[in-house]
Amino acid sequence: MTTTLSTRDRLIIHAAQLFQQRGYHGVGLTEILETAGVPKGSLYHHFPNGKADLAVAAADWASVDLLRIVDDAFGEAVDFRHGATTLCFKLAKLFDLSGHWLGCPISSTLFEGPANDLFRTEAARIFDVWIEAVKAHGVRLGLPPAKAATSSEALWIGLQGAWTLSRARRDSSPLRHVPDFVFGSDPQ
Amino acid sequence: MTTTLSTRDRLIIHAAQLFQQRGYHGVGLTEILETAGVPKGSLYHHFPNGKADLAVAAADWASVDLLRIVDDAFGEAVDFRHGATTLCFKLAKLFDLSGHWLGCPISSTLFEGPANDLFRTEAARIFDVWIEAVKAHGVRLGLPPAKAATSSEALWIGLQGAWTLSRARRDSSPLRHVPDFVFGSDPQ
DNA sequence: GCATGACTAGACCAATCGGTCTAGTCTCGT
DNA sequence: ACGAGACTAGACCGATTGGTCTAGTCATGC
Repeated sequence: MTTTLSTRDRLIIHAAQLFQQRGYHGVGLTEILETAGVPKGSLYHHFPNGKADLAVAAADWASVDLLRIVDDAFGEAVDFRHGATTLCFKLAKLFDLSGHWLGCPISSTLFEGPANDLFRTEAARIFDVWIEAVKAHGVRLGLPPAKAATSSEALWIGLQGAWTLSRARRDSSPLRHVPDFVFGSDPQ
Repeated sequence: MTTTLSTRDRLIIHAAQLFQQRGYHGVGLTEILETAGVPKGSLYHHFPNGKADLAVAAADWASVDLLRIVDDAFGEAVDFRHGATTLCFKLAKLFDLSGHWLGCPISSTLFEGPANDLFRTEAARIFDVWIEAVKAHGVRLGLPPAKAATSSEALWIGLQGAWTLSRARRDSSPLRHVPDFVFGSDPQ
């Protein structure tokens, strides 16, 4: 599969993976270029602004990837809570398979990058797309729009936080318990 | 105040601030040394392992700082929910005052650092200290230990996630709404 | 069959990276 | 008074950083 990918796509995919693992500043162009098997000239042909452009493209790619996981999780769900739970478990599974280290691809890639507004705005946009996607599933599954909006935002906040804790502990259970405290597992 | 600080403390404090703003790899030693007004020799005298040692010390310092905020918030609280709410609002206030950009000092400093186990373990330890501190306040305020433990962890997960979202949006309201979805603002 | 633009290839660059090392200063105990 | 160790000071180092630039390859239209 990798062999048929265009130079541009190989660059984006490998960059996305490396940025997710070690952050924007934690990965050098040389390493990205080497793992992608692409010479430096090609990078600056496809991304005239270099590393920053590549990071945004990588974040976008990762975002689309994650949206597919969201749709998979909610596609087979009978109600919102089941969809959300499936999503958390899917992400936990990915986390386990990745060796208990991968965090949110967006915060890794765009937050530790240059603190310019372009990166920050792009991160905000992607988070909103994710929240909107889950909200749409909520509405489709019968939730009132306002309720769907707050639940979706709460779910993503929980996922972000749990992702961090799971990473620190190298243990996916915080991710798996996100539905419990977003929806409540026991009476308050 | 700054003038009376020891070289070591000046290094730690300035490093903590810079790491929190731009992450471990995002800040060079030169910049830390310049803002702290400390020559390179002193750094390697106080921290023989250089940047990595300094980052751990900075994270520890930031952790103690945050623990003080936790104790302040819960010290005056009549019940757990009020303490937690005060904590979230205090952090939101700090976030606002910082220009809507500061994130969690630990994830900034230790997560984008060298992906070695020392950093990761230290991050996990500090998170656990925070969770334990809030749990203790919960127990003191009458919660059953098990309930205090899960609530505390949920609170910190919510704070972590909300911190991220607040940063992306440059808006502290996610931080202020953490209590709502940790304790529930409306019936499920 | 040849000109053209898209793309690849990598040598090369100044700047910066984290880190080492030696020299010098300051403050003690004696 | 002086020796010792803690600490400061910054020159210096090789490696690596992101980025530029020129040369070359390749497919396509004419």
